[in-house]
Amino acid sequence: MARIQDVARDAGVSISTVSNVLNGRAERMTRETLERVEAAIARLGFRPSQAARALKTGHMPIIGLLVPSIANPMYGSIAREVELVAQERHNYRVLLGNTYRSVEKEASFIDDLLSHGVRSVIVISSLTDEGHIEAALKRGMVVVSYDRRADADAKSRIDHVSVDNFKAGRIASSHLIAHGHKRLAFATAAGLTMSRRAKIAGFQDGAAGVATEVIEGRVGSEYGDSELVEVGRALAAQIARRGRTTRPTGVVAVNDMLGIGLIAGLREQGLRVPEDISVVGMDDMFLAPLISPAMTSVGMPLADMASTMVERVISRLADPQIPTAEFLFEPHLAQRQSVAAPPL
Amino acid sequence: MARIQDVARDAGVSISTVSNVLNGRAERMTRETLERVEAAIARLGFRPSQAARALKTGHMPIIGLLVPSIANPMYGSIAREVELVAQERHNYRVLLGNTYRSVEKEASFIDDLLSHGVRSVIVISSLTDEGHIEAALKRGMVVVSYDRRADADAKSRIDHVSVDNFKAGRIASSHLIAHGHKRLAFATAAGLTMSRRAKIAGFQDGAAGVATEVIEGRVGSEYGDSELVEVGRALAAQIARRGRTTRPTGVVAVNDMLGIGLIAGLREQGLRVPEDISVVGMDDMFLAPLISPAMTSVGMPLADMASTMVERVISRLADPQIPTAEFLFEPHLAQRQSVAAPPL
DNA sequence: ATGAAAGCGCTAACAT
DNA sequence: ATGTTAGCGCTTTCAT
Repeated sequence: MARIQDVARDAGVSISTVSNVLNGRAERMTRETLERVEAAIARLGFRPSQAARALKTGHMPIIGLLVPSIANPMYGSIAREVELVAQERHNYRVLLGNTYRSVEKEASFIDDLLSHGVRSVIVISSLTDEGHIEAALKRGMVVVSYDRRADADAKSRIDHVSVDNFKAGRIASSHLIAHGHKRLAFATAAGLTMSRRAKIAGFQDGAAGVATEVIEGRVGSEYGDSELVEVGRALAAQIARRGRTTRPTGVVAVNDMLGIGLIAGLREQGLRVPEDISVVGMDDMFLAPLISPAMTSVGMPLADMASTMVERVISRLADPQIPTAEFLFEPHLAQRQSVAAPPL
Repeated sequence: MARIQDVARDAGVSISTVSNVLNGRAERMTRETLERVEAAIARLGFRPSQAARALKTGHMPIIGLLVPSIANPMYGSIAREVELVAQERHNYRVLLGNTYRSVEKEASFIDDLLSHGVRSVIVISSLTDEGHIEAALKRGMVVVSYDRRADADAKSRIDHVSVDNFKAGRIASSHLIAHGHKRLAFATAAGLTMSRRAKIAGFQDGAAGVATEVIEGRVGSEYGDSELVEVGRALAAQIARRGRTTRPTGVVAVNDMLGIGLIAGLREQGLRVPEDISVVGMDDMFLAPLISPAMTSVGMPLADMASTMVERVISRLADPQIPTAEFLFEPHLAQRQSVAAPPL
């Protein structure tokens, strides 16, 4: 691989001039020098060593991306948007880490980022214990958090990008109410994260004057590809077991994966969706319209959110002093076929 | 961040001794020295700078992973397995790149890897033009290719990890034949990749003596999350339009995403699966059992394959001279509800 | 068994 | 406008 020195020799200039070209300080030289250097770079196919750069500057053009599991299509979609923006708009690459919701994995990933000279990370996590995140901040990491609102850490230096989960919950339950439902349930997995709490609060707010309940499924210890789907299935069985007159007629799923399992499970139990039970998902993943019946879901502007996260990382990297911000996006309802009037 | 120098001072030894500890050369020192150094490392929370290491050694503990789009759950599942093995077994991290099936994106990703000191990449690509891959090899990259068999590049230094696509195709069509089908179709997206070609050949081999056809849908220019699903939908419409007596009674989808679209499309067109038309998918993604009807699909040992890819990367990094190999995995049939006897 | 020192490829003062 | 040079934090030969 050609080095900066080779370029300098080839162009007949000093290495600092080449370095100046690389770092956009073209004003410091004549047009002619610039052209000679650029020609030499192209001729030799020179790409500066990021390792050497990082050693010098303490900084690599890489963003860490921490997801619970990239096998979950929701996180896959986010990762795709993040990588696209990071790469095309800023020439940053993305280092991926699955955390399986383990604090140790998250902490170790952040440690590795630091040792690689990576100074920023987008965290998609539901962990409530954030000691390791705070530690990262202290060590100079730029942290942008997805879907976790600025609660306890309002005073810290984390930027937050989220959907308004309260509104999302309210949209879901109001939609069911508008169809005449009188007994609603919110289906979720065990372990209350901030976003789930907000969804439930919104759900209840939208369902005022009507019977509501929260049903919770236990998650297996392994974080598999379809863990949440299995939770939905289990919850469906639980619902089906109850009498026709006591079970909910409308169910809001904490997310689409769980909703998909719920719908599959309900059908397995001989209940029809939406004739017997209506289901509203949350996330509006690309899969929502593909299952049968196509699932009504509360979605969010994913591409905008991903883009905001990346831009925020880049901005704060450039100026660590900018005040912390919270970016709250509006959810919207994608109506499909999984909701109808309740059975008589 | 603590540097090696700080550790040396803290432990009262020289830098080289610390370095020897870091690089597993414990035999060179007394037990007592080793312990002092280890204690100092722990005390200071020292993590060696990978940038400095890379600058010196020309090598980073990172594997590049090139996928068409991480939003495709199939690639998400592979990425999860790859990252898991790379991290837990070898302490390697994964740098992710979406290629959207563009040669430029692939080439630019590999360029970036090189400039980062990353010397290995797992390529999941269907591109037939592999000039950029060859170029990478020449520049010292270790390349492991997923699902692309060693055809033209048999002489090159690429390791291949694939399913036996011919067998997969044959399993699918034989399964339909066994159910009494007499008119089969293979549904695929435009653009013949090696793996698709093999699947089709196997499909035809398994369907000897019966009418077969290959139907092809055009893919949009954008590589969206659900491109292949849309192709499946379009193909479904095309099939439904044809007369009951001429259209195929059994369809094999080139992959599950297309199969999911096919099933959704068929139902939209008023055709029942499997009563009117049977569908067999390929990949056996975790979604296959979740749609309705649960889709029969030809699967593969994904975790084994991912693990093999990572191990191969690590092995070849350690010894570039090991002969190129092709790892061929056996497909298997996952029977579900999307296949039945053809209508009378 | 341990240490000294050169140098990996850059960046950015600081000369000139 | 251009060049010289001191490191950035490691690894690794080569001494001792």
